[in-house]
Amino acid sequence: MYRTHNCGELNSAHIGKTVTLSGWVQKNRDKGSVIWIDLRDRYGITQLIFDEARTSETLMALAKTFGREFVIQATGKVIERSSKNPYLSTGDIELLVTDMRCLNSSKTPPFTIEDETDGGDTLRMQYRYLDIRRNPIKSNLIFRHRIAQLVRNYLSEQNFIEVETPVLIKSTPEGARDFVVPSRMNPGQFYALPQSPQTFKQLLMVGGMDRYFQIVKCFRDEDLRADRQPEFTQIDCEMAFVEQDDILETFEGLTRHLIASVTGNQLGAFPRMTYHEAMRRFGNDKPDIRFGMEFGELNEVSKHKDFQVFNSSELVIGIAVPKANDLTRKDLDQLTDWVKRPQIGASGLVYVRCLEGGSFKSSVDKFFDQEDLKNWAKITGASEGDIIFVLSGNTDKVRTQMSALRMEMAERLGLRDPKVFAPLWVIDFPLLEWDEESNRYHAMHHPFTAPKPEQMNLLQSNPSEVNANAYDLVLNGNEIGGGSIRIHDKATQSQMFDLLGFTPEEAKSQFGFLMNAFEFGAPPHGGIAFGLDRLVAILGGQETIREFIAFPKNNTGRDIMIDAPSVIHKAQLDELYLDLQPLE
RNA sequence: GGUUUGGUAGUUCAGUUGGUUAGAAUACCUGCCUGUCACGCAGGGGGUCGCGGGUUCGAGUCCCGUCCAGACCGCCA
Repeated sequence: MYRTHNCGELNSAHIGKTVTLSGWVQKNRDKGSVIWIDLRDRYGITQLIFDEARTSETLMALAKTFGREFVIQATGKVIERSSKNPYLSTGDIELLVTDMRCLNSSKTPPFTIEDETDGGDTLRMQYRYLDIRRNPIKSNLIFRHRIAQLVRNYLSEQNFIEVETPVLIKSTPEGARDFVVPSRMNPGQFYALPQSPQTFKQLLMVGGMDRYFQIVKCFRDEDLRADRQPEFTQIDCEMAFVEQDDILETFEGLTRHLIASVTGNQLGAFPRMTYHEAMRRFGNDKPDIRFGMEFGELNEVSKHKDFQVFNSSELVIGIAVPKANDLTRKDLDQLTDWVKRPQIGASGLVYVRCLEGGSFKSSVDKFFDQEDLKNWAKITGASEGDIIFVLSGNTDKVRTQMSALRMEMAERLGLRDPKVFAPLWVIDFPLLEWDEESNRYHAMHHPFTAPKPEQMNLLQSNPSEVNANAYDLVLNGNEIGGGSIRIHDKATQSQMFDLLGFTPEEAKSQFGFLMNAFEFGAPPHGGIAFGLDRLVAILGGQETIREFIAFPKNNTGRDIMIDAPSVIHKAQLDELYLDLQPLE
């Protein structure tokens, strides 16, 4: 038997007992005639003691040979410590070892296996199995397990059934790029890995499954970010015989349950905001509402003077940054440079200091008097000690730019408290958006999203005005879930494909199976999908989803531990009837 | 595809206007140490300054190219 107990459970109640522990050497403190070894496993750390008075010479000698991360097994008697460690759950006791063996030695690890490691990201990824021994990663993975378990239990109790859908499916041109898999048995043909189980879950509704969910891997071959991986996990859900409100209430319940389980806080009803309102007030379809700094539109009160920058702009927006008047001129110059970077792309930044006593000092004093600036303050809600930042330009661009500035200022002022959870439904997304590049409409959500029934008549005449019963659940400025009420009749689905530029033949060859199914009594249905990685990271109060994924990929999509992707042998290529062009 | 930051000891980093033998901390090795738990003390080993080219009497430092890594923009129905 390798162990009778784990390294986290022994305490003064066990004093006098003989136990066996197995684990990794965290630390070997050799004081000559006394040696302490900290033994670590998943559950904690227990101190082993060897001393000349009570331990055999051979055991003392063996103990001296154990370095960091050796795997050892030790049997001994639990004794009370003469100097206790209050920072350790096992700090009242130690194990006086009577028998011990080395189960496996270890090279010196390339970074320290401690909470605050000295290892850089690359090194930690390359030796991820060592990184997982560290408490932060270990507890993140356990936290993720807990969230997944809560989701499964909650949805199961709500009568949802978890159904697995295929991973080898068909490539479609809509949306993100597919990862493709060549088929040996069907030469020249390819499977695609699913970007989501979308059509399958709809077919499950046609199949009468009524309430479905699945915690499922999805794949998108697009460039990565800190919060984006090429393979990621969704909590994918679909319900039949529901309207939008049914879905929002069901999954608001789930989210409230998760937040309550994690924080103990019972949140009230989640606020709802239309897409257009979110864009107008925050310049963003996933606004962080933990703090204010809402947009004030200043067109009316800024376009009557000689300031051509504003006069020639489609939209002038101001935000009041609270208690920001201690920013120096240098800070403001740096911020101006910041918004002028190509990533943001603003052409300049106007600021107004709201001084004590109700006067104003601005970078455009030449053009605007105190009465003008007072109006700006009124509209943006600025009070004394605040700074108003003003950007102007093309409506869409200036909203995006101001949103970036708003988030940056919130970050700098510490207003993005990871312990505060502020969920928000963004609803009534447009059905379509015009894509300049391909010169056609794209589905804003996906091609299976139903237009609002009362706007069906606009679908031909003015498609870009049509909204959908499509919704995103936003948490602290992150989209954690999104979904819609789906089309469930063939005619509407055909019309939709037509609008998206599919010929009837293309629509039939790519989605004929779905439209066929719609002819056999498809029920009204809709659903939602949550990004589990992101959800877990936010609930865990962190930014980077990689910290919550056991074996993540780096920002070029590589797994640097196993060194994938990799080239394959010619024989494998031949078997798949693949012939590669030489690389440039 | 683009913007930007970085690459120096096992690791994390410092290295000034180009100037002698490239440093610190930590880790590692050896010795000493009976209450440590970030143990302590003494000593030691450890470098293709990412790679290639250029400027210069002289390059870790300047220039060009390239590779790798991080963040962001595009992209992500």
